[in-house]
Amino acid sequence: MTTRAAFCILLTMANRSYHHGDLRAALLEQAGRTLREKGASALSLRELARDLNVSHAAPSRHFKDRRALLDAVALLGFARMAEALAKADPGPEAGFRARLEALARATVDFAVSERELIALMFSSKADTDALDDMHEAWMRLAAPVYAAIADGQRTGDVHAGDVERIAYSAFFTVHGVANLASIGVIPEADIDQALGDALDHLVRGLRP
Amino acid sequence: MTTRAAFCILLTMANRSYHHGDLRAALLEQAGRTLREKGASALSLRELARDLNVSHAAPSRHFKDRRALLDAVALLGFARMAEALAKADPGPEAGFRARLEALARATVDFAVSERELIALMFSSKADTDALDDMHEAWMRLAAPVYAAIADGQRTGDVHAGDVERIAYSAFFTVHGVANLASIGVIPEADIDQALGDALDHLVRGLRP
DNA sequence: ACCTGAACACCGTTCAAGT
DNA sequence: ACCTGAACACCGTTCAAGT
Repeated sequence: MTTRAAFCILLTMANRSYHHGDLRAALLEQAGRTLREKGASALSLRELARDLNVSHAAPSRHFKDRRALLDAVALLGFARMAEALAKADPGPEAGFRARLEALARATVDFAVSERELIALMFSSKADTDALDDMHEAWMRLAAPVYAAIADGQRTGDVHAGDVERIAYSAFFTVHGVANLASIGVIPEADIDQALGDALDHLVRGLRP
Repeated sequence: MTTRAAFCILLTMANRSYHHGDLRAALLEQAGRTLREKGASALSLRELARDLNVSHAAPSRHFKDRRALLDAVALLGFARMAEALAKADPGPEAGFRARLEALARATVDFAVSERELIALMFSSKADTDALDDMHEAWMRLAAPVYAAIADGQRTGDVHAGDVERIAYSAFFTVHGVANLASIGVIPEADIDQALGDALDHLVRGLRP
């Protein structure tokens, strides 16, 4: 260890940073709040810094630029959405259709109640350097859907075939409803019916 | 007519405006270009004005603010997408499945080749004052899908029921694929397979 | 290591004034 | 009607300097 590094550690331990311990976490939390209230385009690093009583240049120590902060917020969003789905999963005992419906409804509810967050999550084109974190977040999100499809195959509710491809197809439909509901293309009052229709078609198909 | 108004008309006819006749159209066109190249968040009114050799305040005569310009670009996007769909529609003679596939492929192609435009179109929450224009654009977009479903019911390819609700369900799925493809969640190489899977499930359902 | 303060090159929006 | 020029209050980013 260099003496310089030791000096820094001493400073950090003595001071615990200038404001309240963890500026990075505080920035993410505050960013989440202003995102919800005003949307991503209205989120400014300088305002964030002001809200947290640090200088406007302080955020750059933790996020190399505005985009990096928004990417981190989006990643947290995926984690929260995965948590919401896992929590909403009633498990195989509920039966395939009820389980599918519970997962779908949780997805749409999340999209509607966190519209700015979902817009951020599903607008940023895949960032090639943060791709590993992203992939892990996606796996956690997809896990209950995979499980539902695999169990559905076991119980004879779902046709045979590659679980991943079938699960993706189900996700396409639900994501379509969730996205269109969150931006208001599907009016609030019609969301339940639209999701019900979508799931009916997903299970039974368009055929007579 | 007031003398003031007459004076203005004389000025306009004599001069035909300061640069090349139709700043509003020029702004929309240039906005479309920079949108495609750099995305909506990097689009600035001042840069647009610079590109068109007008003062930075000139755009405000045609669009009350940045949001209004972006909304107008999005509206044009819907018109272009409707045109693309109408053009891709092979008509009822092609058979239901081929027609559905053609329309779906055109949708996904548009989303992938115009990713910034589609992101703009499907991110702005429904603007309550420009809602009439929006509704008309949606009707034009949905027309071929409605027709395909209605014809499918006649030929026995689609079950009976409310055409609009069935068409919406089809659109949810295709939109889900288009959106996820445009942001890179579905890798370019997998798009064809993903869309094929989605349409198979849409037609036949998840059931065995 | 973590933050500050000043500096730089941008923004959107408004408004009196010109033609 | 349509545009200009100046002014105002913001931005993101960088960088030497402090602790």
